[in-house]
Amino acid sequence: MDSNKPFNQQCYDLLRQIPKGKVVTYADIAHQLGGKAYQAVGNAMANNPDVIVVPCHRVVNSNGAIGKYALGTEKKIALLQEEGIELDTEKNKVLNLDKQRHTFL
DNA sequence: CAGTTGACTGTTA
DNA sequence: GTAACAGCCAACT
Repeated sequence: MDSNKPFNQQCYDLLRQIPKGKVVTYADIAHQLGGKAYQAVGNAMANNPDVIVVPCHRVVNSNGAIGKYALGTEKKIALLQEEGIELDTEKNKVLNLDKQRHTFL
């Protein structure tokens, strides 16, 4: 395992594994890392070390809300729509979250 | 080492 | 459906 790397680094690795047109929740990432560090995951994104290397825009809240984005929530929405993800631009939420949610195998 | 922070989640009302 | 409270973890100060 990557227990050698810091927690936030593991989050970035997982984010990079997300294919285009898919999204994940903070809880899923934290749970995949073997814990409930949803806050820690958000903290890693908040640090936003590499917006180019890590597709932070593919991460959404468990309730389907898009949440925030370093470059701006509006930018995040635009990117998600570009990827083919259906969103509710009226409420900034993800549609069919369960269907578009990516699972780490 | 203790306290604060944060792009959060889940439960209860 | 929304609101409020409590719990949680890692990193920073």
